[in-house]
Amino acid sequence: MSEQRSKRPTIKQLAAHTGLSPAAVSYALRGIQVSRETEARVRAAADELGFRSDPIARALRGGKTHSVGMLVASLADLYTQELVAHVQRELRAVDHQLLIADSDGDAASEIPLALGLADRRVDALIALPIQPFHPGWQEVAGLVPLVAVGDRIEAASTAAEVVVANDLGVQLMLEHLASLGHTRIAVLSWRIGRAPLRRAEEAAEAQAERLGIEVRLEPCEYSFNGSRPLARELLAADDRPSAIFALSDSMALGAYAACRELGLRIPEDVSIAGYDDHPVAALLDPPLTSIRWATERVARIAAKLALGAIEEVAIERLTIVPPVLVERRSTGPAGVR
Amino acid sequence: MSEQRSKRPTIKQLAAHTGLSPAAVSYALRGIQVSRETEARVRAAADELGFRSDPIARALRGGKTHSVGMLVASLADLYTQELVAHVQRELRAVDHQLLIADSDGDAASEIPLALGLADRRVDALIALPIQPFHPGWQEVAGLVPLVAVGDRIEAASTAAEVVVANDLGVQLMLEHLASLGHTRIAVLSWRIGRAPLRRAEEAAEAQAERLGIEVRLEPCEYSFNGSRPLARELLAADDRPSAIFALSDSMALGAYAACRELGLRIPEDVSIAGYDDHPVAALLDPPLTSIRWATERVARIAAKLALGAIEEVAIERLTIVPPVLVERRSTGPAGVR
DNA sequence: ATGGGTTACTTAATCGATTCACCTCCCATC
DNA sequence: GATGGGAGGTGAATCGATTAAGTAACCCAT
Repeated sequence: MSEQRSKRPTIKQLAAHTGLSPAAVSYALRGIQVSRETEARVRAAADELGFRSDPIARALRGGKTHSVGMLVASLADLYTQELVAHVQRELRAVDHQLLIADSDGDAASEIPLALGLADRRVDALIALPIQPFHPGWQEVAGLVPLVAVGDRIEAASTAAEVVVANDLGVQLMLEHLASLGHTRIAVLSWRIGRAPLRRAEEAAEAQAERLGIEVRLEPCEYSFNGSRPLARELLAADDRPSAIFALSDSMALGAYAACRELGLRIPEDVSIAGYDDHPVAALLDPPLTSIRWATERVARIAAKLALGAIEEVAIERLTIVPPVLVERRSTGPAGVR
Repeated sequence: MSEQRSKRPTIKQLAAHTGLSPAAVSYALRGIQVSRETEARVRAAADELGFRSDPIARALRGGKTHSVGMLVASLADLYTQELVAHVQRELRAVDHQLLIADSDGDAASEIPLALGLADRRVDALIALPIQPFHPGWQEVAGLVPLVAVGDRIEAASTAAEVVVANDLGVQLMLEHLASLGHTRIAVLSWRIGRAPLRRAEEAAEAQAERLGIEVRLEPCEYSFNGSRPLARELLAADDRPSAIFALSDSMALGAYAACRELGLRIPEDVSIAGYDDHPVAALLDPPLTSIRWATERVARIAAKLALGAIEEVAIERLTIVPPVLVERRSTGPAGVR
């Protein structure tokens, strides 16, 4: 508590130590406009004193901060965690810091949080938007190179987008369930503040009509703990659905837990399907049928795009990731009731 | 690309707009040393122009940055992800930003990363150290209020510590396994760069001696993907252990996957035990026996302690969390070979 | 009317690094 | 021997906010 002030040497002290001006030191550290011996001398002094350039001061002046922001919708969600972990790994390799903001499902706080990250001078921002159509993204994109992941951000000139074709993913799963004879399906979605999730809801409704099945959208908190009570309620009702399609593996886990509690067998009594194909999906009892969209690859792509935007090299503006159905044993024929 | 400069109003522009000096505006925004009407006028102007105080400038001057750093050992690990998610949630409630650094198991990069977070002027730092005994923590603690989670940090005046009694956790599990008749146990630990994990290894060795059983420590990458090949190798060997105790549920998942691949039944052919009791542990096939230490509560405590240290209120310096054994069906009697 | 004490400001320095505009050598060139 | 030019610097402004120190204006008491 007593010794809380930075004893770190500044560029000025380096200057005094080497008998140069601060400007010269600054140049020397970056190896421009100085003689070889001066550069060597400064480098040596910097090492000796343990000098480290202050990122805050550099940021204020307008330079790079070597940090990337990430805006997510729920850190409590498994696939988001995966994404974050892999992005972090890419950034670490090039010595960049990760700043995280989590809207925690609150659509209204999404843009302010993104602006907050921009205020902190992140060099680029990776966003998994809940409200991809919000005009605020325009402002964000004007402040910082923006890489959108998941849904397509409209009304904003993003630096790049990695779009997961979630409409296709939803279609694949609903077709799968319909082919098993399911006609009443509950879709665990996520709708706090009226923001439809990843366009997936629209796709679900469209497919319901096309396939002639009944699909009920159930707003839910985006996590294990959020979906369990809801799933329990759905499954305890008289008109319980024959299948639950959770738009994230995390929510599917909650449904599993609810089934355990109610003594329902999967898939004999009820089919459960997930989305994202998290590594644990294959290890559950029974293994979870899910939609895979290569989370890790997407994370890597997003990170590379962000870094590319920072370096101002040419990058792919639009990457489309097609999801695939991974059929396991949590889905089966609809039971006769 | 064209419109990348901040069009955000500064305090100076607010001053011009209100006919005051920048200093007066600064005071007014914090409601000190100004008349009521001036304050109201400045507030109105700030709203009108959409003014937001620049955290970078504030940080440089020496004020609070409203950000908290978090140093973790592996974001790929499930319990770390849980911890991060819950810390983030606490911080979000009080409008603080989370900066994450991940040593990714590299003990040597731990201190530099912590210093890097300090450089970025985080108001406090929450660390899950791999090398709690490293003298570098002293320097870190001198720069920023430090909250240590997991193991006790020595040689550093931390602001607070949340110590999980991992020696007890290891003891509980090894006693459990020994009572089931297991005498050859592989412990999946983590040792990149010779840093013992969470003191747990020492505890494991001590207990092995006490219980008269054979415990082999197996260094491993701290994740699902890291433990799978190792577990596979161990289980395919002639002298395969009768039980695998993974020092994290993530690694236990890898062992599950290895068992699937080799056609081994759990727990008939081999017992698997985890650590951390992640929510998915109960949903696996079979449900995983693990050690619970209330991850969520620990995260909340750590966040509160960090915020308390920032506010400079009195906080609990030492919180000890006792882990408990959660016995499920992944562990059973040692088979006769 | 003078002085002491507030109140409500303003001025200027500061945080640490970067960068523009100069400045001064020294050497080569015509 | 003047001119030009580049190499290798220096000085000062700058980024945006905070704060110590200073200064008017005003009230009240003597």
